[in-house]
Amino acid sequence: MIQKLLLFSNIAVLMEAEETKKSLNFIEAIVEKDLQEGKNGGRIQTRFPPEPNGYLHIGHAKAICMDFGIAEKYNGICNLRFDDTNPTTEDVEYVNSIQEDIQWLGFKWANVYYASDYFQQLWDLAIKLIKDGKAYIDEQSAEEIAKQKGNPTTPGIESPYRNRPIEENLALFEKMNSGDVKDGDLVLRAKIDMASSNMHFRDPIMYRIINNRPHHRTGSKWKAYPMYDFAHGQSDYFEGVTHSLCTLEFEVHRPLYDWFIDQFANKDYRPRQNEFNRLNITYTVMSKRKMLQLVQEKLVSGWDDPRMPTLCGLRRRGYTPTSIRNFIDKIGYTKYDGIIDVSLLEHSIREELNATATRVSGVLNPVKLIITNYPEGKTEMMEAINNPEDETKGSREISFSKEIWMERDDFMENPPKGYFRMTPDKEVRLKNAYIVKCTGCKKDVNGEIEEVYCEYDPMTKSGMPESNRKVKGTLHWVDAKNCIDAEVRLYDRLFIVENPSEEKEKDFKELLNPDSLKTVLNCKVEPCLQTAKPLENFQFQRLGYFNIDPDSKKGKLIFNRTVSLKDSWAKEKK
RNA sequence: UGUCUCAUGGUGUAAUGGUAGCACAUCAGUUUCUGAAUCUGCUUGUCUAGGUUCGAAUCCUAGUGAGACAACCA
Repeated sequence: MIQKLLLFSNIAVLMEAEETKKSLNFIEAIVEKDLQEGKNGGRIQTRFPPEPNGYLHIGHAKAICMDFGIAEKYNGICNLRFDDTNPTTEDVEYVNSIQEDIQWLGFKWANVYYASDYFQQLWDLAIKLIKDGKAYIDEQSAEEIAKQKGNPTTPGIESPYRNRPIEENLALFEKMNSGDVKDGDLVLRAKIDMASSNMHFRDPIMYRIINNRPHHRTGSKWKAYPMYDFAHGQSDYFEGVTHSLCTLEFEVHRPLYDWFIDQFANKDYRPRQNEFNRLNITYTVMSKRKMLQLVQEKLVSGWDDPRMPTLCGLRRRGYTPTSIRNFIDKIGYTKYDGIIDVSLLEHSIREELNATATRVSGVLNPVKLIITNYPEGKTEMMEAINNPEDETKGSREISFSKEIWMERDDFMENPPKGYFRMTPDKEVRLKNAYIVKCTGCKKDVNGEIEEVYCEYDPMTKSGMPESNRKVKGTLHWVDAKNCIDAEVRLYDRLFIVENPSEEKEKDFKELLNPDSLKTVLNCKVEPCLQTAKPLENFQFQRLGYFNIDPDSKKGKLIFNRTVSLKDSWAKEKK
């Protein structure tokens, strides 16, 4: 018994040592320190707070992994909270897609909350601030207020309405919510410091009027809506959030976050905001505004266009939840705002699919290969291993006959140095079949190759001793008599420059890659793909990883290329 | 000419005063019935100048560079 206990404690120690081997990111370090100091009674609570006004992208995935990851790691909880304080752009469509995407990534929230559920509490707090002489109604135009704000290097000037009597402020605040006042005519501002070096302290707006569109949850009950700065920290407080984690651009908001909470909070509990770097990836954009433009101007097919960095786009492209989470895990969290090479993302999906994807044959740009000495009408079944990285996946049979489709690029009459595919008088191996020797080709009047000819060596069938002969090239193929047509969509980077957001003088849309989508029709693929399910991943041998696009219908297969295989030959040619 | 934040190979990230390590990318080789994967190896880095210290990527000072902030967006 004692020995058993000792063993267990040793294991615990070892496990701890194992765990501490992987260094903590700075947020985890903060959390552990808070835990050691017994802050908030050792309770850990985070939240993921999207505004339901767009689709989640891979940048959100980074925040999601942080928010949910911290809760999971430290036995806390993470809630999903919709920051729905601005009805003009928000919609239930987004509420739903956001929940779907989080679940797809594999995270579970403790509760779903809405900032709109706190509208009454926030309203009451605003009234308290007015009564304390710390908030007032301004009736100047947005332009006037902006002008008075000054700029980061010159102080602002005070509003003429700043010292309005409390009773008048209370009456006008009520009026803001009556529906009788036009948008923009009245705002509630906090009375702080128009000369503050932090622009957010120059009497920030707490409430504004939005009449034009009912709220997707509260309907037309409210006309005056709280601003982010007045809603976010309080919502965190109401919910009992201990660590309010967000991205770096909110750093300058933190003093205001604390200031509002100071106005009413008791001293024994306090949510703390900490900021980490947001995700940027080369050759794409990570701004909701820009993505929305691409969608609205139909420069992409929608939020789920496989070229988009949205989670629904990546999913459709063939990315898996684990590949995205592994990617996020690799890039880490710091306060340095850099840009991640997209090749790391590509590596994450290749790494996974290499281990899991079934190998099949697909010929994208087919040309007929005729094995002249192969008996007419004969068909042989060949064994094809489903995944050489995973024996448990077994094998399947594929048919082989006199006429097969091969890749047009795999034949050259006058090849460059280093080419070891099909070329006259040279031998190549047909994957899972025979070694063949090219004997020539037939061209049409324009010199286009119509057919390629070869002779097979019957002794070299895969598995036979003779087949071990050293042959440099191995080609994929499909049986012309037994294959199906498919459409294949090849994707390239969406933009032609590494960082489209950095180009100041050019509109980012001018930097779109005109060749980001190539649709290839009449590709030939193995018949077994007929029964493949939407989003199922495959490796087309020698070409890359592909999945079934959800637009596929029976009889009309559509594949997306998730990512190509690495290709050192293509590199060498350059 | 303000406030805040940041600075480690090409990119990202570790080292928490004590041997600058890892991943991706690159290149070379190995292996291969996928020009993939595997395996091995190479190259490349602490922004600058001072200071503290036996010892500094790490602490201090100054400089340089970068980012965020001037929405009735979040």
